[in-house]
Amino acid sequence: MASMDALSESAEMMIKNINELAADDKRVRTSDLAAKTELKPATVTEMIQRLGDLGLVDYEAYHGVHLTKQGQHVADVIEHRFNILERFLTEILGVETTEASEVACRMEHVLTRDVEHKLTTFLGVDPKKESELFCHKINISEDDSPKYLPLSNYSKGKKGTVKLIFEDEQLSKILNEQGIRPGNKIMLKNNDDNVYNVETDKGKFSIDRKTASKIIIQN
Amino acid sequence: MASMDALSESAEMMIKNINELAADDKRVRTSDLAAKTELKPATVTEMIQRLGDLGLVDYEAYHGVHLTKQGQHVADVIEHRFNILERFLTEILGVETTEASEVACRMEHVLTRDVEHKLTTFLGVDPKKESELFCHKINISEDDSPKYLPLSNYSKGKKGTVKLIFEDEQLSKILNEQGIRPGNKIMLKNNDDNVYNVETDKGKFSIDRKTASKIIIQN
DNA sequence: GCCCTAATTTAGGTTAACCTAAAAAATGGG
DNA sequence: CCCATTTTTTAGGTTAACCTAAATTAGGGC
Repeated sequence: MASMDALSESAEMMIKNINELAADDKRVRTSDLAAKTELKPATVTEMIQRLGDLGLVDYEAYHGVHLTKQGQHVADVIEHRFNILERFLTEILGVETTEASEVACRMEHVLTRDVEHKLTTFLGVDPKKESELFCHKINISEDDSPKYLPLSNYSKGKKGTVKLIFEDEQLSKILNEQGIRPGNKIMLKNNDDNVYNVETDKGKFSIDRKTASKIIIQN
Repeated sequence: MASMDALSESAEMMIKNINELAADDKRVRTSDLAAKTELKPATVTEMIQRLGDLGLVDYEAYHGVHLTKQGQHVADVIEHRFNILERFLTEILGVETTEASEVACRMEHVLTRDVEHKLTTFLGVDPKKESELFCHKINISEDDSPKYLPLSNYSKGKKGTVKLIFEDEQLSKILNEQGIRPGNKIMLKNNDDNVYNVETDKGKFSIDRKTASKIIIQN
């Protein structure tokens, strides 16, 4: 068994690309991999042979590859790491999509399981896709949950302290006037996918999801 | 000039280590670098020779290296990237220090300038020391800074997104039903001193000035 | 100032990750 | 079912990043 962490970035990228090209269990062709990775076919052959030796792909000369159970697991981990990194970069930091994609693609290979899990908790489940799982996801594992969460992933009815606000000065000023500023208490009364209803010492407000994701709350 | 982004992880690590061993402008010895990097002396020699060719270190055979201005700049960038990554991992995600250090050390080589800047902004200054400066410290790059205005000061004919509503329980419910809720698009068709005529995806409405002043719109 | 030891470099080897060019296998049209 | 074309592999080369072992240099003790 080749342990996840022993794989090179190149190897992980190859597995990722095999996974992305794999349509309904069909074997992936060398030429398609070469096109996607922008490597020469000969290089692809060499690499998938090595992945075969590691038991990560099932390689048959002249007939392409497909991922073994082990390889599929690696692919799934990489994909998840890419997704959360990309989400963090775009949703929280506001990096534009093209660059976020590129950076996430390089970062995905250096995460540990622990950092991956903590970042996932930090971001919460993508509300567009798993909206009803959303609130569920947040409260699990009391102990290793991070102390800080964006308001957009906070638990209904929970009270916390505003820790920092990531936005331009104008919005900060507005939020500030409403009692949403670092150091102040805030409570998320309830929310749906897009609207977050909060209460501070200045009153009640509704905030959109994107803004909520930039307000970091400490438990 | 060797551009930052062209450097390999190994090269960047070597520069980082040279910087960390450099005490008051003294040249750093090969053996000390070998000990710190856990590489063999011969490997260190080879690498610092290459860094010399790139103009990043001043290397003199048998007499150690020291960073050039260019190399020092690379070292400073790497150090800063490491520091903010480590802070993000420990302070925000709650990763324990040893692991945070290791992960930050691998991530520092794949950041872009933009991500570095945005993460720095995100973290702001050390919260223990300068908590109230948080909001002000935040500034996003010139061009992409959005404008926020209360609907009551918005421009006629302009379209924007509802960002925040200062709630008056009942009112918010009513506005909500009319499509005026955070995240939704809204257009101010026209107005006079007291009446604001807006259009949302639910239709057209008229709002009084006082209410309009509680609805914050983003361009 | 010379010699011995420790530090350093050179010489030469390996592996992964790339390449090109040539050989081999598959595939589809007639 | 055969051959031409395309696809894939093999063979052989390069570079960076490592290694070991041998040669070289520096520096301190006497």
